[in-house]
Amino acid sequence: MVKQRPTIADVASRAGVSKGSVSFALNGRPGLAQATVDKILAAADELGWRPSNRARSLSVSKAFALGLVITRDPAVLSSDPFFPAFIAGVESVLSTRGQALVLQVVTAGESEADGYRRLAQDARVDGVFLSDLRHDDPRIQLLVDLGLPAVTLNRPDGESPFPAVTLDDRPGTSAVVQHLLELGHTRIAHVAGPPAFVHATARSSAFVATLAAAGLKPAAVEAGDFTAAGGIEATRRLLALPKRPTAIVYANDRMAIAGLGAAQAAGLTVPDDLSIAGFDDSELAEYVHPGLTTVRADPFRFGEVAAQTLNQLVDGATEVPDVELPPAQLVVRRSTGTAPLEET
Amino acid sequence: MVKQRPTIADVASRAGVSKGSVSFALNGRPGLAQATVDKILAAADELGWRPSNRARSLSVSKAFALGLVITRDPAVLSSDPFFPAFIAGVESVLSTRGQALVLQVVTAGESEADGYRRLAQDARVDGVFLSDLRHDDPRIQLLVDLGLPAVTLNRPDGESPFPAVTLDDRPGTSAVVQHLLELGHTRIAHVAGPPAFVHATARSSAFVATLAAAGLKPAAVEAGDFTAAGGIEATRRLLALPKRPTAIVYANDRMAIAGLGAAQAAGLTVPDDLSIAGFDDSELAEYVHPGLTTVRADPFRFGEVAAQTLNQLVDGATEVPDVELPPAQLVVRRSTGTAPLEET
DNA sequence: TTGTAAGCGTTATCAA
DNA sequence: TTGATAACGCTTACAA
Repeated sequence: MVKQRPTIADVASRAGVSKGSVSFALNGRPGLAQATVDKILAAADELGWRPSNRARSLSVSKAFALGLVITRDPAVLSSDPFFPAFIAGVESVLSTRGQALVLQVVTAGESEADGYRRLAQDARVDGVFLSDLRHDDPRIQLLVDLGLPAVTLNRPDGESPFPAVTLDDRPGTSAVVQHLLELGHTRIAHVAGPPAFVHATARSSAFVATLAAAGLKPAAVEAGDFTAAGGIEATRRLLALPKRPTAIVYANDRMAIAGLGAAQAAGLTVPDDLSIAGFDDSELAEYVHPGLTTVRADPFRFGEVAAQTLNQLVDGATEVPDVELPPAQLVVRRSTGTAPLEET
Repeated sequence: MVKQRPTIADVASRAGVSKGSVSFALNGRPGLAQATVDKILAAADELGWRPSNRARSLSVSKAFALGLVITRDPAVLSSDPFFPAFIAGVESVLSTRGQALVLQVVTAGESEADGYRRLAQDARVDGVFLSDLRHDDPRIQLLVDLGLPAVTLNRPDGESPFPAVTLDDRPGTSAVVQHLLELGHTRIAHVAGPPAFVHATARSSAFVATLAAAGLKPAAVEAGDFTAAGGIEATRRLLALPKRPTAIVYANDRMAIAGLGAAQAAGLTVPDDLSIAGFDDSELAEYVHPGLTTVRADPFRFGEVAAQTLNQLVDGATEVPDVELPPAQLVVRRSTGTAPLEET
């Protein structure tokens, strides 16, 4: 009753050739008469033959899958606008090659390294994406030791044998600061991401540098953690400063939206009393009130390019070049406005 | 240079036994002398042997992986608070069993069915999660045809051979409505999800039923699509009604937060002029201003239970019971307040 | 140009 | 209680 799926042997016998020839024909390898190739392909088609990943995997020692490890920590995982779109981009490449994406979510009490180790020990994937890069990221050496090909999302600061797909966060951050400067702000504060992250410090240093270029100093730089809760905390501290900033630049939208709420809860009007800007252009940015001025990248494209780059490595390319993606673009909405008049 | 991973044959020769015995010992099967079992286990340990998923897969015709198909449609994927937590819950079960989670994101131009078909044809998984159930969901028959075990998230309305893990949306919705009734509201509107979804209609019918039990009719029921953009649209229509509702119940938080923004943009004060409630208790719900009254479920637990249930099926259990999860709980915040006085 | 056979690392069947 | 040996479905030398 259960229809067994046809194997290469079935195709062979139907086409009246050997298994070896079928394999050659199916993989489009030279050295077979065109007539027999046609015959084999026809037979395979009539039988509805599909290659067995399992058998191929065992035979050629490949998994035909790529891996992504993310932590279960809500700070990284929950409602982050990056991963869903990134994953969709990755899949758009994988689905055309018959590859699968294996997601490894690191649960409480484990380190992210455990996730990569599991993936490597189980030989579940042929390569992995290295996201949320840290300074002196220990995972790079780990992956080298595990012999697992990888592509890093953004460029690590230490030595790395892996190709990097990068999206420079600095122009976007600069554009936001520039925009605020043009609105007349001079007391601008920043709520940064955790300094362990490469992209967090890239944004905060660009923030500082852009102000410096205009001859200004930051009103303050608060450490956030990319979560809404952290955004609230940081915002409260900023609003309690003796000389309250007139504008706050957040390292992501979640903190910015939370900050917006905190400012409003404190009785401030945005942008009249305080301008607020985010980073990511997440879905809600456009729809909160007032709409959030932010910076928009293309995480789907990021996923596509990262998958293509990783696949070059997996396919055996020895020199895979880094790829630089176009920087994020400023999106001006209503949460930023002209600086309030100084009450002296 | 490259250290080959030890195989079962290596363990066998080191322990001085046959491959067959090693396999028995490693799988803890009866019929071996305790002494040899110990000897084999010791040898395996010294060699650092790990089972090869690939070989096992081919041999026993199992993938040791479960699959989840989600659409790339931003409406479902982006910034949905459910999936990340759900996936984390799933992983917490899979990681203890050496299973992997294969994510299949359906890209533009494909149907979700294509995703399941790919998973089945490539024999990538032993079972799948069926999420976002629709009325008369065609995927159920598809999975039956594909011979792919599944567990449905919530109970389908048609015939289904698969176990269901359910979380009744009605008590949560009723609690919200009840809360608003107690605050004196009588003109309460609803922004629903797409009627094709089982959970969307469960929520809207619970909304209507709870009002009816209090002798009231809905002020209006608008069709939303679970996205922020859709939430804005629906809210604008509601606010333009001749008799504006004094409270709006949204079928999820994203629409509610967008609706909050729309109301504020229209010059209304929440909750003085309008009460707003969501569904999900997403991260931002607590931090927008005013904090969003909503309803909280436990998607992590949902994932855990769904994975356990699916695994029973995968392990060959013939009668797997449905599991009912505790309903979502009302979380009262500042976005709901006493009904405004009627201006007659 | 094609067929044969070995191998990938397990599990499972049968003798011994 | 154990050891051979044959699958599983494919790739790939090596022969013919």
